[in-house]
Amino acid sequence: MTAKPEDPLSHLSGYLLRRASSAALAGLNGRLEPLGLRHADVAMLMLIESRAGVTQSEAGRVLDIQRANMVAFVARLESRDLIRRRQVDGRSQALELTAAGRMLLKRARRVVSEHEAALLSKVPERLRPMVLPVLTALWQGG
Amino acid sequence: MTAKPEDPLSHLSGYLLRRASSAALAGLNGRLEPLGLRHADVAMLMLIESRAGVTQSEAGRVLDIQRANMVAFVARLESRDLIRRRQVDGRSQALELTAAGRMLLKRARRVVSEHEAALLSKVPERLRPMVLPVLTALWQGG
DNA sequence: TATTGTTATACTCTATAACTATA
DNA sequence: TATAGTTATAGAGTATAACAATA
Repeated sequence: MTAKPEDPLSHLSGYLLRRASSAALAGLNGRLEPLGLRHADVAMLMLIESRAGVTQSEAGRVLDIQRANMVAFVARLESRDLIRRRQVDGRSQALELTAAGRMLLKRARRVVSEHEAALLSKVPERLRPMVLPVLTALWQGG
Repeated sequence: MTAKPEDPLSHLSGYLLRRASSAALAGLNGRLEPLGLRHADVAMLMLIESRAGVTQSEAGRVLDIQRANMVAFVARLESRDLIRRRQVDGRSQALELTAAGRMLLKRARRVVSEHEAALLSKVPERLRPMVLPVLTALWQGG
């Protein structure tokens, strides 16, 4: 017996994915606003931290951001003195966090943790251990 | 013992949600392309079908589309003769499917079903019954 | 030849403010 | 006074094509 939904979309996992994702994104962006960051900024900072010296193109591949769109993105973070570019060879730029970037990331990570906790708190306790496995499975190249 | 991920983001449900959602959306839009539809079009057609006579504003509230953005959206579907507007009172417009809309929706629904099956097929069988409950729980107003 | 960073550009989606006419 | 539809507009986010410099 499933409850009858108000709309014919609530039984579609794709629709639920989209709505849950956009709601979560909006929530996270709201929490990050005081820090002057957006969710993508934090993803980038976290990636650079865990892979110091990652290349601009590499980062784009991991985060699924087009090379062309990375330019303005990286430039913005650099202009705020959150990251720094170091020439690796004639064409590649290694990305690193600045001290200010590390400090801001520290605060951002707390915000992300709060956000994660808020997300998981919506899920009944018995389903909570399934959240990461389910989402990980759903995310697989298409 | 969790496996060590390549990036520090894969343990964040919010990040997984976003990536899974955008991958799924892209997949669905690809499947719908031969029909000349996008995912939002199908959502709208399905909603109108299940609530014949729904108002433009009501539909926007259900689908989380701004009133202002509904105008061009509805106009496009109407210009393709997929939906029809009927004046309810001096200001409200009831939306209904045309015969062509119903026929196209029939085909779209098959595509959506294939897409749903493809999505679920990625999830290990034992987790599959958790997909809708988990996603439904994660989607709750923010 | 393939890759990196870059510019330019365009398209989709989304958000806001303001107007009108109706309820 | 609140709501429905509308217009105009701006901002994200994303996608593609092309180019120069380098590997």
